[in-house]
Amino acid sequence: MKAKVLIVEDEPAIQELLAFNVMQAGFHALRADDADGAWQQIRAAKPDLILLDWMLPNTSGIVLAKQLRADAATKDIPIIMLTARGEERDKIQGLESGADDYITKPFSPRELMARIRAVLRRHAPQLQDEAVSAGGLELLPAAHRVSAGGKNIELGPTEFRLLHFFMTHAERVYSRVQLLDQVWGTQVFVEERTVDVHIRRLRAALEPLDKDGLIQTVRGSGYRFSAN
Amino acid sequence: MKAKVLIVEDEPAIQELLAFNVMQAGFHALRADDADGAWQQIRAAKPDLILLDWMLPNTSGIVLAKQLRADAATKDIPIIMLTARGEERDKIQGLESGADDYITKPFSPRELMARIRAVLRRHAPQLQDEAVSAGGLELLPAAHRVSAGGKNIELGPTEFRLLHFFMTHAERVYSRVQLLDQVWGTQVFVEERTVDVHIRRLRAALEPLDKDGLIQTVRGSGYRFSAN
DNA sequence: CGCTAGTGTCACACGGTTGTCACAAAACCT
DNA sequence: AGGTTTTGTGACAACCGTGTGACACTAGCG
Repeated sequence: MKAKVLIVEDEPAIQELLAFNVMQAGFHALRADDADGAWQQIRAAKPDLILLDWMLPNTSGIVLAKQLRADAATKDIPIIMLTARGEERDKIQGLESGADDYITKPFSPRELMARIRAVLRRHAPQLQDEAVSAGGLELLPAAHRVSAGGKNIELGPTEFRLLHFFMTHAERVYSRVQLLDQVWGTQVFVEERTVDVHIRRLRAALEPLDKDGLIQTVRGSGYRFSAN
Repeated sequence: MKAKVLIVEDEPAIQELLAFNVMQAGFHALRADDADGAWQQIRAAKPDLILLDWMLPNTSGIVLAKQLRADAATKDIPIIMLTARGEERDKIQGLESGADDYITKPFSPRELMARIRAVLRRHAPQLQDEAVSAGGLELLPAAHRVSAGGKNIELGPTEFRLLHFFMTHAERVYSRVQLLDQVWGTQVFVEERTVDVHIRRLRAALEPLDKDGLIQTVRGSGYRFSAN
């Protein structure tokens, strides 16, 4: 399936040029003029890569990049920053804000494509969508399904993300705060104890299938998912 | 040990509110009215985080933030900027001047605390995460687990920290006071003999696996962890 | 408009952990 | 040996962290 590249650029001419090149290279091109539009596209289409001009009308690209990095749902999307001048200061800021790569205008289409492919290759294993198996459980992110021994397990969205995180990060203790960061996202402000409640709901959902004891409490530290 | 938060705010009412929330969250609150006061506090107390209003009487907060970033001694102290209006321009200026995060008045206490915790977490020194092996024991800090010959050993939080310290500081005698400092922390005041009790509990937990004699008593001096 | 599923928060109960003590045991000294 | 100092050990109360049920609120939907 074609990778989706989101182009965030307010100058129509350059946006057009970028889109042309991107499609020429066999990718699917999405477009946005500003930060708001970008968020809409991200929510709707979940792009595989974002081409981001750091000079945007209201929000600067750097701020948007930081926001993207701060949210659990978007932090894994790679970003390539675009800037007019090759000032070192910009470059450093861009990379520090969480961009994966960086290209200065004017750029050659060949260079741009090379960088896009390089970044996509680096992020190739889209862990987010891969089936996960651990502790006798099967989790299919794309289908939003979990099963154990052929039996389906019904989970709410939050429990699902929580379990997904645990299954991909087994044998390690995570504090409530870390779980909030990873599962809820940094932008959300909820009580730490909320984690407890969701742990309980998740345990309750797993219990009927003899999948008890998978999520262990480590008193004073947090929780741990253990395959045994 | 409680983190120290320096509040730089000229409006008494808001300063009071901030201090209340900060203390409520279990942090130590320092206060300053202006840039000069802030510098004094920073020199004297070395805060872990600065809450900085960007509208200050003489110097603006942004200038102060830039000065903080320019000085090697203070450049690593995270800064959260406070501003009255959520203008994007301010936001950009604030972040570019070196602030780590940004919050607009009026703010909810919950959001404020969440941001403080997030920033502190981001800047927290990464604690020892490497697996340790000594005396036939395996200790995994990340998983919060100890095992000997494949068998798991259940330990309480304090015993775990104590053993971790011993395993990373084997073949050396530590006094009760030193152990209290290293394992309990400097701020805590407990009886020296408490160490004895925890040593005993640790020994009791290791004994069933023939791991006896690992922790030796050095009469008049303290205890030693020895691999033999 | 009511209904439902999902979520965040709270109050309370419960059990584990912890620090301290009193006393037993051991080591040291004269 | 007797006396003194230091450490081991069992018990216990207080406290803290976690489990749990209930409830209010929201968004989505019929």
